[in-house]
Amino acid sequence: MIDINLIREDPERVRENIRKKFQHHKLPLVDEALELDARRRALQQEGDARRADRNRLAKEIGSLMKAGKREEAEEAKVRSKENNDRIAEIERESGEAEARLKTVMASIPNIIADDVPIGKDDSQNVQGEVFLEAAKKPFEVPYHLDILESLGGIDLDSARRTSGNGFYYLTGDIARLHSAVLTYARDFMIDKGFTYCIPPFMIRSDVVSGVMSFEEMEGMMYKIEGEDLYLIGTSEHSMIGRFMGQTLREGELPLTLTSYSPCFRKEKGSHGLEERGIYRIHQFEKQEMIVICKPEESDYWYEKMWRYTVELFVSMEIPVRQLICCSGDLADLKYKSCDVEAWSPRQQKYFEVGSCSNLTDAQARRLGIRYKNEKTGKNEFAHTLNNTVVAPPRMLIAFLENHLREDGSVYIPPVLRKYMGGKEKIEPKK
RNA sequence: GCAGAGAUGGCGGAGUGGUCGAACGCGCACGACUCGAAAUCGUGUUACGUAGGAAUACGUACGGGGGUUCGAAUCCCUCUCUCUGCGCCA
Repeated sequence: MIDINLIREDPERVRENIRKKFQHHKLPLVDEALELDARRRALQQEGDARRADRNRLAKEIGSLMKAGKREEAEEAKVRSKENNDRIAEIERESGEAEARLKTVMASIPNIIADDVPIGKDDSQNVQGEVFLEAAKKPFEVPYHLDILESLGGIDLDSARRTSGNGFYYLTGDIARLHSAVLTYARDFMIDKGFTYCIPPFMIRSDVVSGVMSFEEMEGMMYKIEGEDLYLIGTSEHSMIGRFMGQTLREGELPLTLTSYSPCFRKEKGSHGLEERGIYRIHQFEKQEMIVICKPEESDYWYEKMWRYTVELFVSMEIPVRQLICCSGDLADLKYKSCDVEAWSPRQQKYFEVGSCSNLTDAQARRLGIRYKNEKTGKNEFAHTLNNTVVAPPRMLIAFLENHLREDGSVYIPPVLRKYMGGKEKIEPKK
């Protein structure tokens, strides 16, 4: 959600931004927002004046009653009632205008960064930096599920019986590797100065509707029956929800947090679940990083954050690249975003393992996350950023494909060994 | 889960239908005093919205939502949370 003042002062800039994102159908929204804003303000002015009258009349009635002038008081009551009828009318009208304005403002995309490549959709995303050599294996790399099965690390049949498609049992060394990666990632982020946090895995509906749109909610969130609670789709939901409506002290910023949580997703609107595999599933675990900072620092943190993910993968000897999101592929709330992609030796291409976004003040404005600017003494909206540290099921695919050896064993890089009881490899099951 | 008590500014805490954005205290900011500080004294100090260049004015907000009333921090309904006791549980 952008600042309405920006539309008032420079509507052309907002329109240009919409064009850059190839959302031409949204261009009329700018004028609609201006109209609604003007109407809402006019209504507020009349409403305020009427309310001032109401307050004045109420006081008058009070003193008349005290003075025993009953008739005059009754007369004033009638006038006050008429006034109140008009107030109710204004409130209805301005409520409508307000609600529509909110919808319109929510659909107008955040202003994107100057250096975001212009492009229509994800096919026009741009490769950024590349880390480690994306090598070919001298043997054929099987599908990740086949590797998992050969290692005795997965049981999908049972999961389908107990929970349906989109769930898995991880077993033995693979389950251990899964936990090892999360634990290593947690320690990695703590070493970078982030504060570790385990958030609630369920949140109330008001928080859900704060952190996402209605469509997203329908497509992603599982609701708990009979309760006003939803399973989180990512810890970002409860981590950002934590600061809804809060005013932070400037000295507290930047808040650099890393959170662990299981993530639950319906995956309704997306490309669907894969029948074979663990690329897209209903339940997975994720280590996330969140930064809430002053506006002037968000560019700095964005760069730092995606590089942390890269550094983590490189330390596990997995080749990755940065893929810069083009304007058309950027969600409306985002100022700038990039994916970290891992190399798949089987497919001979990169695939997404994490996503880093700078939302500037768009999310903070929507959720009322402010901080007190010590210099100006004013409360201003903070900037929020989020990034995946690592989401193990998906990273496991990259891990297995890259570290598989010709003899069927899987190499464990040194950084993970202390979390794996010193093991240097996982052997195939006989 | 049941019963009772409660939720007021950055904090503590008054206030049970009008004169309450809210006493008083703490904190904080500025000033005086001081070589400097402490103490003391004085002044100021909620947020959001609208109008205005600004000073300021008006409106809204006393956990959230709804209601009664000319008028609600105060009365009613409802939700959430906290505390105490009982129950239950890892």
